[in-house]
Amino acid sequence: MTEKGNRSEQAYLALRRAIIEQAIRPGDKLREDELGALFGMSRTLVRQILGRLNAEGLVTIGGKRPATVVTPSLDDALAVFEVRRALEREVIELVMKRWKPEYAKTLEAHVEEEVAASGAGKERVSIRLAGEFHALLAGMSGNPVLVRYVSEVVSRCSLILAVYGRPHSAECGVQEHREIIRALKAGDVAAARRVMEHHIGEVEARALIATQAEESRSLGDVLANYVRNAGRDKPASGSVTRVPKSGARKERR
Amino acid sequence: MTEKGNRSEQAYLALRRAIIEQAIRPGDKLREDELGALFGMSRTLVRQILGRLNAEGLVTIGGKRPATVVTPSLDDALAVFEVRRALEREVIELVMKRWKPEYAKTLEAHVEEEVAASGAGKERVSIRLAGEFHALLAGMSGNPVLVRYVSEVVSRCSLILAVYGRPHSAECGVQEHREIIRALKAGDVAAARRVMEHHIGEVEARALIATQAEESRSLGDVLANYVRNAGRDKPASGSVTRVPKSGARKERR
DNA sequence: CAATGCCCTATTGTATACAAGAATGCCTGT
DNA sequence: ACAGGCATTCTTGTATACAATAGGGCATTG
Repeated sequence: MTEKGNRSEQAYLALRRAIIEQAIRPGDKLREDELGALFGMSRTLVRQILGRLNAEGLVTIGGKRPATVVTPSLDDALAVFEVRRALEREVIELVMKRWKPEYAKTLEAHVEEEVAASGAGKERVSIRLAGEFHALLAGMSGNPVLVRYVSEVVSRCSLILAVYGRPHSAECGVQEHREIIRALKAGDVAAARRVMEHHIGEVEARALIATQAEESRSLGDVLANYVRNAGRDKPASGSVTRVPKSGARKERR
Repeated sequence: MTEKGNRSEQAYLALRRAIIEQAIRPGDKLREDELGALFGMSRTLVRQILGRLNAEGLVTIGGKRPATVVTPSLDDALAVFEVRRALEREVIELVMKRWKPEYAKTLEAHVEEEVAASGAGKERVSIRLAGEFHALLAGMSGNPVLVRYVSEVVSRCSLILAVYGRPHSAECGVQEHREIIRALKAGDVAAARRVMEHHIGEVEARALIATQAEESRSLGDVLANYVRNAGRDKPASGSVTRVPKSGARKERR
C-alpha cells in the first residue's frame, strides 16, 4: 500500500514495534530531533511517522509539547475492547467461511513462534507475537479493511496492557490461541465464536482486573504511595499504577 | 482531539467534505501547490492533510505522482461494506443499551435536515447528511473508537457511491433512517438490528447493482461509447462509467 | 530559608529552498 | 507522414532555516 520510501517505512515499523513491545512505555517522550538523528533522517519524515502513529492512537501529538506514547484512560481501554470484540467476531465469521486447510499450518507455526519466544524468556517479543496472531488471523478473512482495524485495536491493547496489565500476561494466551485454531479446523462456528469471545474476555480481564480497586481509589490515596516513598523514583511495589501526567518522572538526558 | 491549528483543521474538514459531497470526484488530482495557495498555507501543511486523508482511505498518495481522490475497486467496496455491517450492528447494540429519549429528538432533527436538503435539490449535501446520520448514531454508542471507524467506512461508502452508485441514490435512505429511529424508540432490538441490516444492504445494492454488467465489460466496450460520441465531451447517457486510469481526461489547467 | 517571578533554553510549528523523478511535448530520422 | 527518442517542465520528496511557545532553572525578595 504505502510503500514509498523504504527508509521511512522501516523507521515507522521499528518505532511501532518498540512501542508495542513496551521497549518504550506509555508517557515516554519522543523528541523529533532525537528520532531523526537515530533513524538518520530529517525531522520532516519523523513528523510524518509520528502523525501516522498518532492517527493509530499510539502516540499523542500537538500542543507544542514533545510527542509521547499514549497513556490510555480506563474509558479508552473499555472502548477499545468493545470494538475489538465486534471485529474479532466478524473475523471468525469470515475466516470460517473461506477456510482452507493450509491456514491451520500457518497459524500453528505462528503459535510455535509464540511458544518459543515465551520459553526463551523474551517476554516483550512474546507480547507482540500474541497480538500478531490476531492480525494474521484477520488477514485470512480476505478483507484488508478488517485487517487494518484489527491491527489497530490489537496495538492499542498492547498499550493498555502496558498500563493496566499484570506483568506476566503474555503466555497465558497461547493455549487459547490453540483452541481457536482447533475450533476453526473442526469447522465448528459456534465453538470458534465462543472461544474467541472468551479469549478477548480473558485478555480484557488480565488487563483490567488489577484496576478494579484503583478505579475507586482517591487521588490522595495514590499520592500517599508517592509521598511515603519520597526520594525513590518509583512508587511502592505491588502497584502498577502510573500517574497519568506524572511530573515525577525526570528522564531528561 | 487533534485541535492544533484551526486553519489546518478547517482546511482538512473542507477538503474532506468536498470529497464526500462529490464536489471532487474519484480520480481527480489534488496538487499540493494548488491546495496550498487555495487554503493560504504552505505545502508542508497540505501534505499533512493529504497524509491524513490517505490514512482514511480517501486519497491515494505517494509514487511521485499528484495525490488523487481514490477510485475504490470493487473488492474495496465489498470489503468496506462487509466491515460496515459488523460495525453498524455493534452500534445498534450499544445505542440500544444506553438509549435515552432525547436521542430520538436529535436523530429526528437530523433526518429533517436530510429531508430539507433533499427537497431543496441539494443532492450533494443530502449525500453527506445521509452519511452523517450514521456517525451521529455511532456517537450515541458512547464509544469514540467506534465513532472513528464508522465515520471512516461511511466516508468511503460515499466514495464508492460516487463511482458505482446511481445518481439519485440519496433520498431513498431517509425513510429507512426513520424506521431505524422508530425501532430504537420502541426498544425492539431485533427489529432495529434487522432494519439496519436491511438498510446497509439497500445502500450496498444501490451502489453495486449498476456494476453487475460493467464488471465483465471490456475496456474496448467502454471506449466504444466514446468513439461513437466523438466530438462531445461526455459519453452517451445512461452510463455512469468512469475509466479508472483514464488518459482521456485532460483537465490540465 | 522558602516562595515567586523572570529569563533562557529546548522543542515544536511553519515556511522555504533544493533535489529528483515522471510525464509530456517536440524534434528528428526514416 | 509517422514513430521513436530526447529534452524540458511540472510536481512531488526531503532537508534546512526561521518563528513561536512552553517549561525549567536561577536569581531575587519577603
